[in-house]
Amino acid sequence: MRSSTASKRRDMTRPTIYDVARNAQVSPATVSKVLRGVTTVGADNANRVMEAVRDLGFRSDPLAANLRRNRRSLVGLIVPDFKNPFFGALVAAIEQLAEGSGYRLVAVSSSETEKMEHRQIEALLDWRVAGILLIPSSANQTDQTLLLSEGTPFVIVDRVSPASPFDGVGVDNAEACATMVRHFYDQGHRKLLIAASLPDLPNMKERVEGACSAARSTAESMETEILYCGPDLAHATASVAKRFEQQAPPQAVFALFIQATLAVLREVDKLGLAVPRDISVAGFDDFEWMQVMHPPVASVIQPIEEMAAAAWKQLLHRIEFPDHKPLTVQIPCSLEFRGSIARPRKEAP
Amino acid sequence: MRSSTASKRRDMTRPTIYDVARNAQVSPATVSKVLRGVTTVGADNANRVMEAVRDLGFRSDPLAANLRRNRRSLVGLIVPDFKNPFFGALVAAIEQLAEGSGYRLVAVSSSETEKMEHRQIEALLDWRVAGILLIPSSANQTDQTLLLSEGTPFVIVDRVSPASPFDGVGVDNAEACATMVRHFYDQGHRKLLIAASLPDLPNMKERVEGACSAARSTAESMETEILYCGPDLAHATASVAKRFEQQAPPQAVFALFIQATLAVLREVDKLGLAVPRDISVAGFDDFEWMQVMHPPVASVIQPIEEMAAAAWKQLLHRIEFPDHKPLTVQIPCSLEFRGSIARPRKEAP
DNA sequence: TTTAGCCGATAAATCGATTTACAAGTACCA
DNA sequence: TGGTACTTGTAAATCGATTTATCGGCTAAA
Repeated sequence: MRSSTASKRRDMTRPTIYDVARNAQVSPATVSKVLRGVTTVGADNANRVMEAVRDLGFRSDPLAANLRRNRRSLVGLIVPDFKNPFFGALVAAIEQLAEGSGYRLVAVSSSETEKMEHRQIEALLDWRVAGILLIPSSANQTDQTLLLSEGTPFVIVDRVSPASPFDGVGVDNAEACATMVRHFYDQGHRKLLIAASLPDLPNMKERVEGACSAARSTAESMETEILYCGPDLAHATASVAKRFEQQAPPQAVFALFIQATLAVLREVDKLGLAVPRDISVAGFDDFEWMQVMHPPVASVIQPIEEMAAAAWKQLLHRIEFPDHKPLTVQIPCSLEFRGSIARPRKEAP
Repeated sequence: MRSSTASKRRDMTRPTIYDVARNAQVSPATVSKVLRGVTTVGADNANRVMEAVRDLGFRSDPLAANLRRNRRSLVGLIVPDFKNPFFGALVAAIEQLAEGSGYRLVAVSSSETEKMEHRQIEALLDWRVAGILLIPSSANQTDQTLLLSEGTPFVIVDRVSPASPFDGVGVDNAEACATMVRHFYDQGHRKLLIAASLPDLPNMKERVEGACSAARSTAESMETEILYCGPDLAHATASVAKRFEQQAPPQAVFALFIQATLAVLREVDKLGLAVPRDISVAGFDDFEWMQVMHPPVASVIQPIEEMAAAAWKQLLHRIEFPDHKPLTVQIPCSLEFRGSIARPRKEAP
């Protein structure tokens, strides 16, 4: 069956629970009990087992254990893009939480496409993961329905609408955007260009609506113009460039996602305009470079750690109580009003 | 044993290979053969199996399969920090390659600490992964020795010295830095501050040495000053601030890692200096924001896709030929000389 | 003294796939 | 006709842990 040398695996194969059992003169079942902290085992035997474990350098194989107990210690996390530090920070935070509760996180990416998202979900389901945290790549809920029908616990993160029929954790996009718009208003702006990504993404929708509704309810009227520029930097740059070409650039822009912020700054620069003298700019998310810009870029800051904590808590809850009714939580954002927003020049451009 | 309803798992449990076998009126062994594409099976039976697989929506459980064949389809990737888009891009690229060759990537982070790195490696070894790609958190090679003694195939990525006794994939840091230094020289700079992270990291050492040796071999003499500022933005900012306080800021800075670049730009700004009028700056790695700065930041660009491809190829090779002798490959970088480097002002500051 | 109950320990079944060893059937050749 | 070789297909062993059913020994209750 297996080499009976008690020597520290000179055969390049890790010791099994049977090796430990033989070494400690007990049965494999007893070893298993000791390892899992079951108390119905004599002190004498327990000691011998622990000693054998140390001697042999035994470490349990999670594969075999998971298979037998029919409960996986893996959880999946699907992010749209590893290159975005916002998602990176989310991965890091969730990884820590998972580790802390005895799970192993498998972070995978959907590359912002539905097709990859679907494939990743199927792969994770194949592994029978204990749960999935999903940042959807689109508004399409097919995958979420699939997850529900498979009975795998899951929580939608970040790109979630408050009215979602599934578990979800997001931020209060509407309120955050409204506050930012009021700041533009207070600085004297009466026209605002809003650069969004895709109209369907739930969080994007919330941001746009929050911004527009705030603009509608100001004392003096405030005009908003919405520009939907694709999902990535290339699309965003193209859209912004086209808009700046066709009409006069606005005096204020609120970019609702990072690529739009970059695109706007780039195109503003190309036209030889200066922030905030000619144009005021606000962005979304807090990246380190925003503070080294001249001037630093005002931005809505999503509380990443809190989102991770809430999402993790909710996933654990769903794993424990599969039948409780779904819940969507919203976490408030904070805002940084930095130098990139200033009073507009009086004269028309 | 298992419910014999042929209905599409209304019992919330996924069908096994036995269900398929029963459904197709063959033995489980035959099903296994069909699924793995073994040809010694009659067309008739094969068809019935495939039909049953479709009917039941059967998908093989990799856990059980891996356990039996004693060969894992998981590979681990340990990065120091998910928040760094450079590593993010590396993760994304490697994930794609892994997927393409039938492996599943488990990306985990060491948070730039040896302790976490060690824990992550132990966890991956517990899962008996097929291989590990490691971006070390320090110059300490304990973990690499451990991996070697465990016999798990592994490749060191990015932070690797050309003289490494293990498999490794990195870039030609020395040459890239030398070229950048010569560019400073050509622009008329004769004094250069070099902002590195930690003296021990192999790639950092190479960068510093490449830069210094280039400075030594210029026609007119060029003076270099090396500033080691910790591993993260906080440390870097503190170090740079202190240096700028104690002596007059230099007219040229070469930041050898991203946090130093940010720190330098921030402190330059605080002192009211302008880039490149008062001070020329070059950085490392290509981040999107670098092109929206005024002026855009010159930088050494590491070829992420090529690194990923080389590392992946080498890992596969090591898995297939465990006894070939280790190899370290170096990939050349490209450089972007952008507006942040200009001729220094004539007068002394 | 007998019976019931508990404790510590173990043999054997189990998770879901793969692999091995072998049996039955067929073809080919001397 | 008998023997070798080749094809298909299956029963059973296997991977490494966990869980279940059971057993011997000992104590407390009847």
